[in-house]
Amino acid sequence: MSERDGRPRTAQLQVVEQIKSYILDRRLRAGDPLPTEPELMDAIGASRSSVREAIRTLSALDIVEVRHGHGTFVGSLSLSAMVESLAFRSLLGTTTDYRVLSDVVSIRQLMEQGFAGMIIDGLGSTERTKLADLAQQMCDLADRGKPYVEQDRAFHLLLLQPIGNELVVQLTGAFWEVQSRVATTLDVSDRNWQRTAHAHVEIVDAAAAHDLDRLQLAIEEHYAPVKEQIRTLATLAADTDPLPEERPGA
Amino acid sequence: MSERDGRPRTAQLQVVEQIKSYILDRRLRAGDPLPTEPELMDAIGASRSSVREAIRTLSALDIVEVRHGHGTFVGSLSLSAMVESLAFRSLLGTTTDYRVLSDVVSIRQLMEQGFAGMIIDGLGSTERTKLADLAQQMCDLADRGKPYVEQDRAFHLLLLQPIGNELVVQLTGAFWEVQSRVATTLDVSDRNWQRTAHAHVEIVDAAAAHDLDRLQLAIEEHYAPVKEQIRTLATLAADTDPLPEERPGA
DNA sequence: TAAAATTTGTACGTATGTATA
DNA sequence: CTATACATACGTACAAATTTT
Repeated sequence: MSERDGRPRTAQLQVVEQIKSYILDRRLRAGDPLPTEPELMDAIGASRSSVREAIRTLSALDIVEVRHGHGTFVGSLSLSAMVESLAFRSLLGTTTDYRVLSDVVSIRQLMEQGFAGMIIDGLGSTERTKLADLAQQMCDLADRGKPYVEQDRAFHLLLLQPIGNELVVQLTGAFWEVQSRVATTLDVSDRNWQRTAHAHVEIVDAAAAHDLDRLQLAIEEHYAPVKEQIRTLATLAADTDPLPEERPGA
Repeated sequence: MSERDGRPRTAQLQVVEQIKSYILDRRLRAGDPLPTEPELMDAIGASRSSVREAIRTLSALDIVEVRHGHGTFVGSLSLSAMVESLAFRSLLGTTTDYRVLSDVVSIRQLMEQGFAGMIIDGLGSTERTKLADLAQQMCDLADRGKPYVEQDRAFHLLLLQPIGNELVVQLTGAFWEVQSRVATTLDVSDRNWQRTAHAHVEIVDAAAAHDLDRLQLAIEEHYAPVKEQIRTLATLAADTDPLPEERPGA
């Protein structure tokens, strides 16, 4: 009763696929309840171990969400899995640490600059007010020497929201989290927070002025301090940690 | 013997974190072997079920890789988790299907256009030859009415390889796979394959000519057929499947 | 070729912690 | 506060796959 289609050789993958199909066939949405473990065991015909391990797999991908003592539900399908994977990767390796961080920042800048035109087009008065408010908060906090992590995250997400590309927003959120997490682990305390904070103001002003070139410059100016800092950290680490870099050239 | 540090309340997360720490502390690289399950049970002090479920979680994130009858190893830390998550998300929902697909294509185009300058700078004679060869193969296959999936994937990865941003390459590969997988599921058979195939030739020529504007135009032309097709599919589905779209406005 | 050892995969049973009614 | 339903955790036994003898 288990060797139906030969595609997935292992029972684990079979159960994973069957749970996926269960969700797809009934067009369940995020938050909808799934059958209990005994019910799944019965419906699929697998043991509890297999069902639980399959649920673990799906849980790691945020396809399902398990609430202790309550039940299993369809997950929010976020990019949390990518965050975990990237954050872990950036902690591995030696000088590679800053490679991931640098790559993440580059892509963030690229997305914002690339969508600058759509940001200008989609900027309504409501968003402009909120963005300006957040930028002002960041400036105030920076002047008092305090961090402004949440405002920064909210700012960039709100900036990209109106362009209508949900994936870009989620990618930015994911990259922001990777950057934030790795930075705190490496004890990256930014000294030129004020410069970055004021860059946000310029971004809003440039977007409000419908000035594409000015907006792209403002975005570049925003990411300049971080990139510079990563560069100095990398060279610093290269000096104190003289590892033989692999040279692919013959 | 289990209420040491209160941070992760559940044993699962504890075991996950401990296995992560094991890899990080010993600076293991991809492919390096991990202790066997009994050894991990002993070292961590958890039952086999807990260890196995934790390994399942890490396996889903490609942080570890399990080979039946052989052992557990450090994974390649790819973005396969994001692929799974995005592919599944695109299969959920009704009209949202094409949203994910459309978003993915937009980001792919954005990355290639945004890095066009670095593509030109980093294009060596070796890459140029290989890219031209792949483009020619695609044209030949397209003329004979055959698909050219692998050549297309190799082309775009090779195109972005020299810019030195590993994350961009992996993201492109992941998005390519999502696009490919969802497209085949939706039976998206592209009729203007020839047009797309020849667009690759133009991309190589433009890059070889060090012409930035021309390259960006070539990239736009490359993605135009796919975007157009997605648009027609979406409108087609909207006609046959008149679902009431949720309107967040009051 | 084949058998044995190692390692992961599957299954079942039981007890415990947790959330909801 | 009690009861119920559910997920969590542990332990053991056996099956399947891989490598080595």
